[in-house]
Amino acid sequence: MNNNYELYKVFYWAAKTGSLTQAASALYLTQPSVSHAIKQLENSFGLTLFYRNSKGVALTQEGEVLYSYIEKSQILISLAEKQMAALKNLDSGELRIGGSDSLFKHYMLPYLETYHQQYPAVGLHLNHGTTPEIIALLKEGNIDLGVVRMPISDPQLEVRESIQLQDCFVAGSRYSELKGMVLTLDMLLQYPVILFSRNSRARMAITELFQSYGLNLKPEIEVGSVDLLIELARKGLGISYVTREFVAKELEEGTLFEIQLDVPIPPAHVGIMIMRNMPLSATASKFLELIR
Amino acid sequence: MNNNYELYKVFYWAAKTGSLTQAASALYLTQPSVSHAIKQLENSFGLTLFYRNSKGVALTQEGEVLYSYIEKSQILISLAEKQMAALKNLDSGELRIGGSDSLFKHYMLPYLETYHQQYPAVGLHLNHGTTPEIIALLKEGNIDLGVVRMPISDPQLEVRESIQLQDCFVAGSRYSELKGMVLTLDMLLQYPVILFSRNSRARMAITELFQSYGLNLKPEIEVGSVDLLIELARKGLGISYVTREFVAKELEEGTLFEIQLDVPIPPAHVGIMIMRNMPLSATASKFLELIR
DNA sequence: TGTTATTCATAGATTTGATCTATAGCTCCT
DNA sequence: AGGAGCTATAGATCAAATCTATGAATAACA
Repeated sequence: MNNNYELYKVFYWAAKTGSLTQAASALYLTQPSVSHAIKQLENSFGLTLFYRNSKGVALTQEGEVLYSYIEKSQILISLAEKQMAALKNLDSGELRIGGSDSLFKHYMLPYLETYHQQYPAVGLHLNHGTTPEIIALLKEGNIDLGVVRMPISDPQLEVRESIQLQDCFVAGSRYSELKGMVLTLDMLLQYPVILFSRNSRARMAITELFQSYGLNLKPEIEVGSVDLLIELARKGLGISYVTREFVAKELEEGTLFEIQLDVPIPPAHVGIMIMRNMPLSATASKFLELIR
Repeated sequence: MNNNYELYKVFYWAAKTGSLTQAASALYLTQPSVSHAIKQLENSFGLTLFYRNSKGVALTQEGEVLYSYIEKSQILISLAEKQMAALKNLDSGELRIGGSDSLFKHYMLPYLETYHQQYPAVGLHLNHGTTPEIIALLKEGNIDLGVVRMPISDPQLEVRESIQLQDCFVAGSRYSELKGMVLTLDMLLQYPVILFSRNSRARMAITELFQSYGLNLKPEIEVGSVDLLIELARKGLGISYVTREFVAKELEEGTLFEIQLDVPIPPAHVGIMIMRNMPLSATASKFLELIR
């Protein structure tokens, strides 16, 4: 027995409506087609599934048994189809994003809000971790896309460059004597510096910059959150190295001011990573559209 | 979305084996066929169901969702197919027989025993009732076949004549003076007669016979079971009207003897009734084969 | 009690679309 | 670099699903 499963669909409708004619119209077929399909099923089993009479058809004992299975099966299929349609319309599904550092809070948040407002039924899963962790999650298929600082060069990944970020040193009123001054890196090192934790991309970048001038940047304080970085600078515990865009509010208020340096700090770019040659989930591709 | 359900079978195997090639061989198809089928499904949903790589395929998020439904659905179908095969082989199912009078015990029993021995998994349902009750059960589809005394003439029924039964009057030793004598119906009426209950076919038949000779047969005792009919005759409470084949043992032992009459009692036939133009269940048709 | 309408079954023609073969492209492994 | 696995694509083929037309049986109705 190796039936075409299409026959079960016909059987289901014939049994459900009690009429081959009605089943035919439900399936957009002609009645002889349905008649033939039922006969095929019956022959394949060597059993009679319906009693036929001039009012329609009725299940036999054996037909009832078959129906008890097929009904459930067909209902599952129709649920599956509804679910697929929901996934397609983003009335369902989930979007899994990996983000390193504080990009979530300071860069992604508005997009996430818009997205969630537009597709409230899509579950948002935010995984935060270091850049290598995010890459690993992506490769294992645990997230749909990653948002990290460039540069990333991995042949398996496709990276789309997003906005540009400018890191800078900021201080609070405790160091207001530096306002307006242009410092050398050397001079900066006279002050207590507050940096983000060792494994962050930003930290590595600035350390390298100092090294390229033969200087060794050693933080007085080391923290694991951008919020703390800002807070400590405001309290005057030192000069924090932060992303300018993330302290826009404080700079405007004047609770923090940017330290001018005599050398430029190269800008950083945010990159959106997805797996190369892998299809995007419907949720993720809609999100990328939104970002662009 | 109006998919050919056959595609789900292909999807199921592709997901289950993680390989289009293996799915193809499981389904006795070629790999391009499977590839094409999956693509059709994906297009119909507007979603990607599989990640393809050189090792095979893996379900996407959306594919996983679909699989969670389709797997159950396919398992139900394969159970259904197994069940149908079982019904066909009589490894399952039920046989529902309606019988009037005592035909079950005295006529059907050996067949039922053989049938049950041969197909122990088939459930036997025996419904006993009067002839009209049996006919009603048959027409309502509550039994597969009925076993009653002929004649039956109902255009909806197909009646197969089975063995012939000869009714007769029997008595026990209390009336041994009648042994060897040939009685007229008139003479018989001098003795107390024991008959089966009013609504039985046998009772009607013998009453009519007497009436055709202008005689009125009125029983001294009326009982509802053939066993009682026999037992009462043996105890000498009267002359019982019974089916000769059902008292074969007693006649041979000599505990009962048959009363000779000067007029013949027309033989009765057992009829096997089934619904005309209705398919027989597998269980019932096997049983009819056995009886013939 | 004809008559009509509705049911399912059957026969044969048609055409769709599933399946095949052949081949290309890709990735991993030796 | 070459081979062996995998999937994708293109185009041809052909089986089988579907259709139209019709028949036969039954129920409903006038």
